[in-house]
Amino acid sequence: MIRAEWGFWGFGLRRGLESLVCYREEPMARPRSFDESEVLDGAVALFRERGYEGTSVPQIISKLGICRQSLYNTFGDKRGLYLRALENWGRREVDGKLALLAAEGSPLENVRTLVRGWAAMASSCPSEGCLTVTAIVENRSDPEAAEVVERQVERLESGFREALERALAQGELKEGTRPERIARLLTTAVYGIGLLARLPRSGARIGDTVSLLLGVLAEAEAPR
Amino acid sequence: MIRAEWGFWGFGLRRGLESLVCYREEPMARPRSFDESEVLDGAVALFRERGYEGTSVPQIISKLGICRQSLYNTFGDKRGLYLRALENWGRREVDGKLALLAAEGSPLENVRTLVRGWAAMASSCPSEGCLTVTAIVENRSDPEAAEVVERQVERLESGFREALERALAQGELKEGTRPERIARLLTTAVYGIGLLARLPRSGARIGDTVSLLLGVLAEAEAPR
DNA sequence: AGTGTTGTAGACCGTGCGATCTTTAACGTC
DNA sequence: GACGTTAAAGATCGCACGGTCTACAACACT
Repeated sequence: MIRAEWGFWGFGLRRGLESLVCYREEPMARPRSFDESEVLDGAVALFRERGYEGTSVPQIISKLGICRQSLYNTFGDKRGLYLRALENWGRREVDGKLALLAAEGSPLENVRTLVRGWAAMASSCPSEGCLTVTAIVENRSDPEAAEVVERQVERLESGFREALERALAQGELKEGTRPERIARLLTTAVYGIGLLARLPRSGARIGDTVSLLLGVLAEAEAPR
Repeated sequence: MIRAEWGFWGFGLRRGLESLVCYREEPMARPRSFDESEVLDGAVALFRERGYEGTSVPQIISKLGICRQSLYNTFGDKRGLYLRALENWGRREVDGKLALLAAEGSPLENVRTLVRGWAAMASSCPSEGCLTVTAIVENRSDPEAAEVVERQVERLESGFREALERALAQGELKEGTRPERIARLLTTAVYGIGLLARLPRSGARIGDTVSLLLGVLAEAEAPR
């Protein structure tokens, strides 16, 4: 108990001084031979392909080239690596979608492009799936992981909503249209697409889904 | 090789005679002390709650009361039990939906009822989830399991389509409406609902999704 | 060069897994 | 009641898992 507190304060003091005086009293140690974000990207690829339980630590070691102890030093444990990878994936993935939605030109057209592109992406390589979908199913009993995922889903939904609000403001949508409701339908539907794309014969299902979603948008579109 | 063929023919011959003369030459053996379909139901409950990887054989043994060797004798192995449970679940679950869709009265109203009920069910107990959704994610690399699941999804989609075709024939839907396309949208959307219902704050998302799906149906409805 | 610190390499540990093997119990037939 | 067959019970097996420990290498500072 006492020792733990000493350790804690000692650590805190030293680190505090370091950052204050911008001077390291200790000698420099051996630098890392791996790039943290490269490892995270590799981990994302593995977890996408095999899921959390299906990916073993030895597999991670050999595929990513990082040695075991470094993994544990850097990420704590397998779950820590997974949460970091999940967050990384979610952020980058959703950032891309949001950028697309916020692109210049017609916001409504951007929404259409995203829906179409999402379906095309999901259908084209069903073997790799959206890690978010996998995480929702695999981590139902892990509130922390669920929170990470929920946050990304909400960001996507907000992106849809804001694009539709802009469309409404620019007169692309009929007055009285409620952007947040359409945004929620689209969010649910695209994740449904991401899920069903993993089944063998879902091409027609996804194609018609997209085309009816575009129909909903057309229905809300202001007459020109 | 020779022995194997002897065994095979011997077996076939004996069984063939048995069923012909309706008389067992061998003495009767100890009867089973468990009900196979009860075990399957219990297995479904476990796999729904914890997934395939997350459910261990010892857990199955203790929760279902079946002894280990009986499990292996009856179902081959853990995967065999899982596939049987998955098929059982899918059949019964989808049968229920199809019965609802085929119920007397307005087919269109039946479709609405199913969509509303699905969302209510998914939202009310997110801790137990649809086993089909779990299976799609967990068994991406298992063609056999994927086939079982795809078949159930197709049955649901066909149920939607047939109900909508009846609605069209009865004049509930505008002429020119294409039932199979709406059926596919609904299928994708309800599985999207089943997926996102597992996230903590998805109530509004699901509610609005349902209401816009009903809007799509209303749009296709014939004026009265 | 010597020293302290951290990364790297991989042997090692306990645990829990899925699956099998052995023994005993329960039944119909002779 | 002895026999053949099959189910039940549970000890046991080999294995792969996640995680730790120990020895060594690589660097910055004195």
